[in-house]
Amino acid sequence: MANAKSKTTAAANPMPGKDVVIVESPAKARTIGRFLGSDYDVIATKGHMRGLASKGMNVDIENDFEPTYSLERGSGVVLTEIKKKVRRADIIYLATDPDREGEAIAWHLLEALGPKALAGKEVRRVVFHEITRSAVDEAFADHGVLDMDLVMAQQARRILDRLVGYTVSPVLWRTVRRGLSAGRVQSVALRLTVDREREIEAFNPVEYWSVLTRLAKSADSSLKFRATLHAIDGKGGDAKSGRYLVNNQEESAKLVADLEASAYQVTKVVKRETKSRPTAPFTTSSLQQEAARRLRFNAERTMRAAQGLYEGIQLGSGDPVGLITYMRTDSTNLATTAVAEIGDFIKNKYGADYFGRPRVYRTRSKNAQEAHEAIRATSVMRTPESIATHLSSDQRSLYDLIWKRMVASQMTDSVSDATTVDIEATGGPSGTSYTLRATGSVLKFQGFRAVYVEARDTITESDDSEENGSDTSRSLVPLDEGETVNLDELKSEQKFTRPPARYSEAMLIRTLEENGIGRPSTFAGIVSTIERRVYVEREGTRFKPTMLGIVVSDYLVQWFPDIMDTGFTASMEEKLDEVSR
DNA sequence: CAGTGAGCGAGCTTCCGCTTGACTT
Repeated sequence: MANAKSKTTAAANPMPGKDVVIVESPAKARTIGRFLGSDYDVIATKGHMRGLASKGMNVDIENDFEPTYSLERGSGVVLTEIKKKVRRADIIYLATDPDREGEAIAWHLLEALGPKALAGKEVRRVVFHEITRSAVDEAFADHGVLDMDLVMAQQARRILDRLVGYTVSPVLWRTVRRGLSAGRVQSVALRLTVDREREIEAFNPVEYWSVLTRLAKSADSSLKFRATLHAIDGKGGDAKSGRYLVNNQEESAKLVADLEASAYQVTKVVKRETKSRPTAPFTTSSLQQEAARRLRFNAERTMRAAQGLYEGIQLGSGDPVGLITYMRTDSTNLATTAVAEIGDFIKNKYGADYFGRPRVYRTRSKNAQEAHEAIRATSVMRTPESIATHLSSDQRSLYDLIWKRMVASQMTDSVSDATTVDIEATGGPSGTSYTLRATGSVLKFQGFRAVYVEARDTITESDDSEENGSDTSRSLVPLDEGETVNLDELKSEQKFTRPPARYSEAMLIRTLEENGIGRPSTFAGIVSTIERRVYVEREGTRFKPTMLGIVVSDYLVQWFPDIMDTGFTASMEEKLDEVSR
């Protein structure tokens, strides 16, 4: 549609030129440019073009916190380019991202252009949340003006961060060591690792004995299955894990003596159908977490590979093709056109049973601004296999994840039969009765599991897997209520409860995001900041605070408790929302 | 007279969030 739009104003301009469209990223400029056709010059600002210079505070505290902005290094050439194009345009379309920073980027550009360059020009704000032809056409048809309340909110955020960072950091130079830093985001991240370390130090391991049995059917002793202790004399153990924990060797010895002399009978068999849902398409943070779990990529490596896929890959002849949507996003939404395409693909490739109706996902992160789509493949038809040869090995692995997660997110639930069997053990020397429990699960219908299942966190490192045993599909031998079974093997081992795990990079990012701290564009950077300051160091894949980190965190908690609170950013965001209404 | 050293002042470090290249580590 936009292509066909005639330009009625062009005739009045002595130097007829193209109208100018401003976006943030060059890759986006290329795509939008294709949609809009040759009547438009689409130019990228490459992020913020103006800001607070890093040298000096540049905020006048005496004078209503007036900021002093200057042109960013490298933005001079971009500004010259834009000026040149604007001179010959009638209309300037501000198509920066539809969020607080995007609004500010557009406003700063107008400020940098100045009234002379803008004289006689019409300025239109256009917003789209996805880069599809229809979304762009609609945005251009329904234009508005800059939202100055949003710009004010962005400036408040920016000024607050400057004041906090540039006031508190020098305190650290004087009291701890020169060159140190503190800030609304990095200092909370540091504190999380320090608090966790304290929990670990304060942790008292508690002894327990794990009881694991193997039983066999009386009717056929080759049919064996495992069961764990569930209750003693009808009194249950931990409600969540369904296990009863024995506290000491004495209890364990009594239990072993009893169980070895007991008779076993199946008392209850409960079978029920369970369904599970696919996970939402990727956001920046969930992509970083999953790439860490499955590919062992750190956040930086993930973002580098994603950037390449986004910017475009040469697939045979012709222009490079952007293979994924924007990789810095907090949204789990998929464009309607994409969902339709994915649905057709699923029906064709896997069958109608695998596609129900379009699924919509809610973002779970606080302060999500949802300026973009979720991270998805730009076309489901470009399967990972079909383009593999054009990609680097990192890009290939990451694209595979993104494509599969996107497809799976629109597939039907998986269905399993879950069986829970209780076995009563009685007749031991102490006269106690024990309940053992065996569980099994059989996958009846794969649904989304045919394509992709999210990896699980390895919270504890290498417990023997039969103990962790919540496999998605582990069958149980057929058992009937009332039948007798025999003890085949009995194991009781001394164990100790474990302290909470240190943060991995992905866990830290997830925790920050859950608290609304940091943004998709900064998650990877936050981690490298606290590492560069040597506030934390890696122990394996986990972060351990250094002495310096602990000293700094404790000092800041003592003297700047507000800033060190995870709720600080949340309350800042609330107030910024009031500014932007 | 030349070399030494006390004392003083100036300059430097730093934030968060948006985005890509630019090159010298």
